[in-house]
Amino acid sequence: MNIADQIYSAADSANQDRAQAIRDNLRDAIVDRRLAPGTKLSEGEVGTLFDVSRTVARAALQMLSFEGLVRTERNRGAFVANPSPEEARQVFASRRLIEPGIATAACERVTAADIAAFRAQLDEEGRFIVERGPTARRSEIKASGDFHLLLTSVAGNAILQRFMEELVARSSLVIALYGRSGVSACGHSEHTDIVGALESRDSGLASRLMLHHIDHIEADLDLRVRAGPALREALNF
Amino acid sequence: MNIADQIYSAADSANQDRAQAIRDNLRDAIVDRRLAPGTKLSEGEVGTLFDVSRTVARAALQMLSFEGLVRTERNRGAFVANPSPEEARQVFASRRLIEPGIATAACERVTAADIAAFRAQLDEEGRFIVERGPTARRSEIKASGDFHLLLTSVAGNAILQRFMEELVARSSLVIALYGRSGVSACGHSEHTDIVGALESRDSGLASRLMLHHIDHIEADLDLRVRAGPALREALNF
DNA sequence: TGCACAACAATCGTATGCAATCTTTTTTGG
DNA sequence: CCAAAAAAGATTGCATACGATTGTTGTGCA
Repeated sequence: MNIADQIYSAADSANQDRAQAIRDNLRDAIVDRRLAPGTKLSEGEVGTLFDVSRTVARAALQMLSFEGLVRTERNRGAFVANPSPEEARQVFASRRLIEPGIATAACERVTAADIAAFRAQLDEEGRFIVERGPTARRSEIKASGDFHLLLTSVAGNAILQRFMEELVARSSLVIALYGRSGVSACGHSEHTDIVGALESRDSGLASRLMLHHIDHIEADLDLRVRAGPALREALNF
Repeated sequence: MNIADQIYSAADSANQDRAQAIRDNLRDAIVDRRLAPGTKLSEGEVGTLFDVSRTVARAALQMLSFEGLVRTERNRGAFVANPSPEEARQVFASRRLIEPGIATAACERVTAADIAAFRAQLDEEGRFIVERGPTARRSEIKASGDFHLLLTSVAGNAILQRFMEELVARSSLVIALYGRSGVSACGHSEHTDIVGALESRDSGLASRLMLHHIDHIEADLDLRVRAGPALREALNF
């Protein structure tokens, strides 16, 4: 469980706030499933791994707790979130509510430079789809999320940006937990279609495509409360 | 500037997390404009007022910083947020994006008990409108925000609830800063109309009414960048 | 053998101390 | 008298220390 692989890649970029750097590192690790849901993140351990005191480790965990990526229990510690099916539904309900509007807003502000950035992002996604193996799958989930964040950044609203960052991160957790098949096999083509709608500035189409896209992602989840997981959860942990 | 008036009203309800209690207290104070935008909130001072150490005061301020209610500057301290016109626009753009959908969702889940709660809330609002004076105006803004939070709670999505709590709090700040007239003079009747739409479960109407309502609130703001504030900001601070 | 209880270990919650940084005031040179 | 440098003061950033709480292990008794 070596979390602190790329400490310094983040540390030198953030000479301002170390807690934030640790937060970003942990978030990436959680979203990439290098840290499994339910994993305990004790303040002391995190502090040791990142070579800081418990104070700053605690601050980082508190941030992640706000984002819903870790759950903290009083006097017990912090654990990587293990979203319930109900939570998963709420995450996607929120995205259905917000993202079509973001697509609409993005349509009105998109520039040629943005389109170029989208093309690059789509290429990146495509690379991971042809590859196989768990590593590629993780990168695929991450790249898919990055697409949505890129779209949000085009909309140019810092508040929505933060909301979407949280939703995308939590979605990645949910997909990793409940995902059935290769999500983005169809997702990639849908992303391409959305970029097409953006390019022609057809906000109605972009909005509709986005809604369907989210529906497809959620449809790929298996959110039934199975006897298996409940039992496994009760015994295995 | 006596913040700690009602410490214990919050403290005994929250023997679990003192930082959260302080956060709630400060948030109320900010939203009610008992703490003016720009006011410095030093860790030491907050800690002394609430009779806790700087550690927990710091945690409370960090939470408020996440919510966008205070702005923190490194090695300088925390200040009550002073949202710029651009920020104000983003707050309301976000609400326009989210709240119509919340109204729709609420329509599908509203119960008779909810309707009764709405009636009580509307009465509460009405009480403050007939009163005059700054205290009543504050209570009016707060009650108006509470209506939107009540509606969100009916929608039954914890994530959206948190988003809306942030947006409503920031809106209150914005209204207090840039509001022109009595916002809720018309706002109250619009709230009443929305409850009516809920009661008849007309989700399309509820959604439209909500959108217009937000537009009206924003239309009452004066978001022009006046020479005054910019100059005052540059010199006075 | 099985259960209750007590001691132990691990971890968190919080207070406090020190160094770094920023702001303000004082001093000094022109 | 003014400007610039230097020192003082205030406040944050961070680490560490100590008491409190929780979960676990071991022991005695039925």
